[in-house]
Amino acid sequence: MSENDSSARVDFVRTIVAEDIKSNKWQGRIATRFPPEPNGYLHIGHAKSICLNFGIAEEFGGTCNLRFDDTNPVKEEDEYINSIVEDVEWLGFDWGEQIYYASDYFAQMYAYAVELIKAGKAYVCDLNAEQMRQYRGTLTTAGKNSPCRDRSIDESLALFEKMKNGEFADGSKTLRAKIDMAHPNLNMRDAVMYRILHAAHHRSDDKWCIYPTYDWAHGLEDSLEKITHSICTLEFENHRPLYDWFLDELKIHHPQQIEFARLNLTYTIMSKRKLRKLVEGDFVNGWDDPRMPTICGLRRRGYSPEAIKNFCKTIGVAKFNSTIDMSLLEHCLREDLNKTSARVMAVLEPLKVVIDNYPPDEIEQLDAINNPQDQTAGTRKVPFSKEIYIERDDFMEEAPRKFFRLTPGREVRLRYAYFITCNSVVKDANGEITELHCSYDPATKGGDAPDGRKVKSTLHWVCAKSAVEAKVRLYETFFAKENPDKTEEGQDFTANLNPESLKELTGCKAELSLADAKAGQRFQFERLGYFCVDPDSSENELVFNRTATLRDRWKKINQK
RNA sequence: UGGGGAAUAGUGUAACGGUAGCACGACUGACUCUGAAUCAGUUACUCCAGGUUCGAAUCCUGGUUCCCCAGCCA
Repeated sequence: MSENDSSARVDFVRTIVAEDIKSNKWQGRIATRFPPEPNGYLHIGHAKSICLNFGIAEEFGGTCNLRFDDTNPVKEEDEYINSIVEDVEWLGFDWGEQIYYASDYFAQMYAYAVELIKAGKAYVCDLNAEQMRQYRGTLTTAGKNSPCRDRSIDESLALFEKMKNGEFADGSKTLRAKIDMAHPNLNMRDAVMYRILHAAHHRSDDKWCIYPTYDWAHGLEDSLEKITHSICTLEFENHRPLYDWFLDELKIHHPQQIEFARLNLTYTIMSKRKLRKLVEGDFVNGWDDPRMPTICGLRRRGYSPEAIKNFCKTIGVAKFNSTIDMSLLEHCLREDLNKTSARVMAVLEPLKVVIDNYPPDEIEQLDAINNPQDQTAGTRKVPFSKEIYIERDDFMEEAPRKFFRLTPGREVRLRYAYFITCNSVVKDANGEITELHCSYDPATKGGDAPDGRKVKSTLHWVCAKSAVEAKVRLYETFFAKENPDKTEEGQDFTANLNPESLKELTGCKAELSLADAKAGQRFQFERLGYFCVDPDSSENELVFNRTATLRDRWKKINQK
């Protein structure tokens, strides 16, 4: 099994976890967490973190909490909570009995803050945001102490209580840790622990008008949940000394924080802020637009959870700031879809073919294999008759040398049906080909010639009489540039949108068996790619999203 | 010009003082009732300069480049 080689080399996070188990560091206990802020939708970058945290819990017999880091009421909404829960569930992870919320700890956090004030380690500060910036100093120069820094413990205590009671305006006061305004790490220059925000919280409503900052809250959340390994992204490395300071001052459970590099993908942006701009600026049709790297976008596009999880496993975890090639994601996608998708025939750009020597009223039911990669998938019947559609691309009146498909005088195979030969071409007034006339060889029924003669290619087709009408959305990379953030002066990433990212085809023809396909169902359209039924589908019209094309060697040859 | 991190084929990722491996990509070829899949093969890598060592991607010294930090965002 591949179990051996995959467990033989593990990423540096799992190495640490394994060592901690061996040394009995946490009495053999492993507890991780995935702590999103509910201020946006999850994307493939979050999937990396989800797979890491939940994956470690699964592999080492530990637990992984799903916790909403809801410390900023002005940005957070239930809509995001619901989508996040749905996405984590869809990916197939188990967070146990309950969902955790940072807001459930507000009272405890407040008590901890009082404790620090009493210990002389925190003080209420009257500086406003602008003043605080000036007092903070710069990267290369030390900051200055706040004039409130030496305020008495009792005064801070009283003021802090008044802050909590809503007696002060937003932004007029803060609670700050008393650390060191000359510290080379700016995070340690008397970090803000509480800010005044008269805003309704999505869960605690208006119970609180002071809210903990992330820096103050996050380590406490992990501590309260007895997390052993707080896995987060690189940008929090600078904050670790601050979390350490809080936890050590309070003398409470102190998880080990481990930082890893977040995921970057070519032709993709991953910033929540920018994704929101795409949604709010109507550059896309919502968070679940199939061009979005969001989990719900990928789901609608036709990605499977397995493909995403496999991708996350393949890319590994490290501290190097890397950008993964989109082709690797597509590889993982195709790898899974190839194994699992039912094959079906559909014609995107139909060209009518009349089989002159086929009986006019005959309809045959031919056997087709549902999935050559999966014997248990069985077979189905596809109807065949005198008039069929083939793909426009599969015919060329004047074919180049490497073109194996249909051309006047050449015989090709219709998949699972017959060998046909093209006899004549019908054109309209503009010279546009409207119809082909072919003849078939009845002896080749099913697709094999009894005389053993070979044919250069096999075409997919759809019986005209029974064809199901469909609309198909073809997607390409959403951005035209590998790095969408690389722009000319004065432009932003939206300047790099790929104008070809969505092309909608109407009048596509699908085989009869697709008539009752349901939203979310995935198929392989033979020779074309993987497609997924979009929720926009209705009684009388199917809508498909192209998840990915099949690899296409002809396209490459043709491009040369 | 402070502090914190990181550098291995085109892209990622292993090797933890002892043969630089794997995946993706690209390129050949075989096979094929999907120009798919599959199979076989080719390609190409230790940031630089010194040092230690029988032996260095790995240890030491110095340098280079990249990323993060001056929100009452997370």
